[in-house]
Amino acid sequence: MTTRRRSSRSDDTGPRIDDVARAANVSTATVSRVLSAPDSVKEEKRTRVLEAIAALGYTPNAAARNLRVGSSKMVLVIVSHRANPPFSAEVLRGIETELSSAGYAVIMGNLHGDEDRRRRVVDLAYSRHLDGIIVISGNPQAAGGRSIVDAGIPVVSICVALDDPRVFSVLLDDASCAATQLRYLTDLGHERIMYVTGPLDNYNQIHRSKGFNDAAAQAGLTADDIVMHEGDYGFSGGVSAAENYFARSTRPTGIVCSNDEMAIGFIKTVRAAGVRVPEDVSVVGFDGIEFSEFCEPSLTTIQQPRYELGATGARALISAIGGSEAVGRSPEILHGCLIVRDSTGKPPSAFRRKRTINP
Amino acid sequence: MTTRRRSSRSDDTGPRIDDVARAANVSTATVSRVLSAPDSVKEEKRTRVLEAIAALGYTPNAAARNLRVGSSKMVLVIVSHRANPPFSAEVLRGIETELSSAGYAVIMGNLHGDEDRRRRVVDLAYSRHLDGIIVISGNPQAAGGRSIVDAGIPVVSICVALDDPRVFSVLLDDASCAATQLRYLTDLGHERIMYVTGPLDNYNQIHRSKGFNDAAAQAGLTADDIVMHEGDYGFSGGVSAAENYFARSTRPTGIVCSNDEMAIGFIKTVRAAGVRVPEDVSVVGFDGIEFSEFCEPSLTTIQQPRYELGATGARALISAIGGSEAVGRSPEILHGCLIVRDSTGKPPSAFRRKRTINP
DNA sequence: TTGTAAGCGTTATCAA
DNA sequence: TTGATAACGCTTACAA
Repeated sequence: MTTRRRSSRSDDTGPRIDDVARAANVSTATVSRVLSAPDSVKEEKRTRVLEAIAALGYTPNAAARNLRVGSSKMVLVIVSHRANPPFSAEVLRGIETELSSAGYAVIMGNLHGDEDRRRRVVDLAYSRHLDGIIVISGNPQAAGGRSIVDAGIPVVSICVALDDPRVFSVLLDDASCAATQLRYLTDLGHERIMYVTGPLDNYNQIHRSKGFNDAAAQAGLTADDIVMHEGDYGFSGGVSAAENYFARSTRPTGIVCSNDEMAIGFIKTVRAAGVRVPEDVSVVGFDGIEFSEFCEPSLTTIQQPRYELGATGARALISAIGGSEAVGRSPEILHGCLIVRDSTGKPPSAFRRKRTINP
Repeated sequence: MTTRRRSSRSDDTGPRIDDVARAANVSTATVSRVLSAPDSVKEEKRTRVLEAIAALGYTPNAAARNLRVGSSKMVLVIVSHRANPPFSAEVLRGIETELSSAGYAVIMGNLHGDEDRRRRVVDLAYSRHLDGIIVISGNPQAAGGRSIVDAGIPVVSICVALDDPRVFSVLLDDASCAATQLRYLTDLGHERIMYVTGPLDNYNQIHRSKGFNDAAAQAGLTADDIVMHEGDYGFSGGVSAAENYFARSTRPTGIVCSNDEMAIGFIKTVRAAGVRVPEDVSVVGFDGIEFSEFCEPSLTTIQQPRYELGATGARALISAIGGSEAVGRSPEILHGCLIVRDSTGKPPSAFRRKRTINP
């Protein structure tokens, strides 16, 4: 049987390499070389080929090339649902910028959603369609009994250290940032602190909690001085923290939050009840999202190097794809820094004025 | 010449379809059928094949399949830099959800950046590697003399109506939303209005300006009653609008903003100077981003159906890819609605109290 | 420097 | 219901 081959005129699939070859009166190999190693083709033929390419509007069929070459210049980026958009968008921008200037395209993947969709993401990794994977603040659970790290392509994890030695991790110094948050308040004189955390099983939270607790001990704070409140990294976590705050007979004067959304949710809620920030209570956030500067009052917070987190991860992946073994030692740790704004101040004096609602 | 074919043991490229066929003692055609049309294979062989697939951990090579089948189950999503993350992230979520449940993967593309990167995005469209394209609030300029809409695959535009009849557009009723913004203020009694716009050549802004102007005329406002301020859709646009506000000898009492960021930037700035919102000045936003609810005061704004904008676009694309001509008439228009919160109120009475800074 | 031709791993056609 | 086999469009030995 012979499937009829399309003649010189291209049908709906566009021109192929041999259309170009025929038009330029060279072989397909030469056309291919013009595209991949122009210098290996004599000037004259090269311009002829280039003209033919332009005239026909030829673009190589990516599937055919991938099949032949065994790589696709595609990277899968998996964003965990734990990563809030104001945070992850900036990380993604770093990734995308770095990757696209190296000629890679980015495929978006979620690992939440139903089993079916999760499996499809894992299939993607195993389908030889990908050159590498970046995971943002998530631990990629296996789906369908297979894990993404076993797919045989480089994996980089941002914000979370995966225990697998094959994955390169780019981390933030969670513990020392959390310690900085607390220490800033204790240095101001605060002695009763509420710690508004994310989910306690969250990777980052575990490390931040440790940093917080160590710093608290070092500052001489006891368990009685500290209220723990587990939030959800959303505004509502801050709202429930505010309710917790109001329920206390002796209220904390300093609030350490594990991200900015919760800090803002807290502030909004207590202010609505007449509590002044920072006169009555000081609040420190974590992340340094854009809004931390424009909320009321502007938020003292830990500025994460969000863009750099993404860009660094992308660069690590690129060199891992390139096969360079000397990628650097794996946990590459970036540093956050405290930005002092208007949501923090000295604690109210011992003779606290009771404020009533409404000015 | 004969390239040595790998023997039964798979090397680093993973098992292929004929490894499975051999293990299950069937032909490759049967394995392929088990995957694409399971019912056409006898029960017994099918289970044998399935077992072999599981045992070997086989995943079809996507490049080979794409080459053969001529489609890739991939969609390119281009996000214009005009689309702020708080807005676009939600649109993207709608797209991603809809697309991934239909089995499509999403490739991220920017059409800003240098010519080189832009061209790579366009190449992607022409490389037969894509089944369709979605553009979010951007007009895809041609790169390298070729436009994305000529690539021969379906294109959907969200938030912007492209003039090309081949592209399906999902729009917001910009004009009537802007009219609603203004009318809400005039109904409250405001008579001097400042309109803080995005860049005036922006597609959405053009329509919003028209809606605003029509509504202003209808409300009997004259040019003297209106201050136009061109912003940039960022916080700084709101900040500069505030400077403009302060520079006026007679200040407007109502501010209509073309997005929430500018509204929040404006509020933050004027409040810092002691102006009260809404007692001294009312502010209306546009978009309904998450933060509009948690800023101070919470923002009266137009809630855009961000998720639905994305989901609707994705569904339209999917049916266009499926080749159904009856996709529906092209400009599909979704509606925003006004959410009244705390940033708006009646204008200050004619005997305006001059307020000084600091309580 | 150029051309010839053998695959890359699927799917789909045809024949059995 | 199954199996043999020809493409899909490209890259790259190898030969010239």
